[in-house]
Amino acid sequence: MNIGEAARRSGLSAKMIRHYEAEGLLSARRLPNGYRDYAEADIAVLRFIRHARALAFPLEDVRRLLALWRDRHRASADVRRIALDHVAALEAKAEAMQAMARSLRHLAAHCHGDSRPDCPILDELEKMP
Amino acid sequence: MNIGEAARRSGLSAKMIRHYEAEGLLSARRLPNGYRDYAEADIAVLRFIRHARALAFPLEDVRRLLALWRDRHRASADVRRIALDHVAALEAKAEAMQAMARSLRHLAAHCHGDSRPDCPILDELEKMP
DNA sequence: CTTGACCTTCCCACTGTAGCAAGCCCCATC
DNA sequence: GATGGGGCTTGCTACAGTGGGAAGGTCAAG
Repeated sequence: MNIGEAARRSGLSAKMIRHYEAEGLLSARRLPNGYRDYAEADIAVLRFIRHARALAFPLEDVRRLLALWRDRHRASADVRRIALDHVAALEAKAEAMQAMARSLRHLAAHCHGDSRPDCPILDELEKMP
Repeated sequence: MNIGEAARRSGLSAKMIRHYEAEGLLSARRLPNGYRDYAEADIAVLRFIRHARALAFPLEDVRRLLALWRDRHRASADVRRIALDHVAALEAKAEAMQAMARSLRHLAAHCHGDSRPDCPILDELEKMP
């Protein structure tokens, strides 16, 4: 199966499939003409990668999750730890963003938002600690 | 004032000050020896930039906010729109991250997390839509 | 044989920050 | 006057992840 069809079947772009290969997440057989050749099992791997990326796992985590996925003797504890560490990172970032959003919303609420120049948002950016 | 002291006074790194200058956010006088020379007003600009970046405004927004800040005839509505658009972007990203965190937490809650290989997290990554 | 769709590799862009290197400048100390 | 250390200059590299595109090989249909 060509990379184009593998892309269609997996939901990834051909570009990204090549990138993930270069990053060592998978390897592809090559036909005599140099084209990459994908089997069903490869599609499953590619879909796994897409799903992990959809949950914002960094490529390094995806690499580890793939290794565990392929290892029949894995300990589910290892998978769980990767996932929960990632959850903590996600929640920390999300909370930081929402704190920023809250304080900006608060400032914007006190901004006239008309043609006058006075604006507590600019005041705050000027004076913030 | 040297860039080193400007960095200390503004809370930015000298590296970043040069970068923001290259990005056109500010310009610095030059001494005959080629050194950048900063005045008090420049420190205020640098602090403004730092505060805006602390609220995760992208550099493009910082550029616009700086232009409005410098414009005595600005309309506060323009500032408010930039801020609220950014708030919306922040909240959208934060919500997306928390949705990911929620679903991963849910999966992790059903994972034994011991030495057995069975793991709903991997199952989900394999089967996700 | 030509056309068009596919494939290959390689380079560049983005965002924002940091590190390193070569070379110049200034000041203090000897 | 020379030397050393710290600051300054520029420019390259890298990160993570994705997209764009160029230049070229390959294959099938017409």
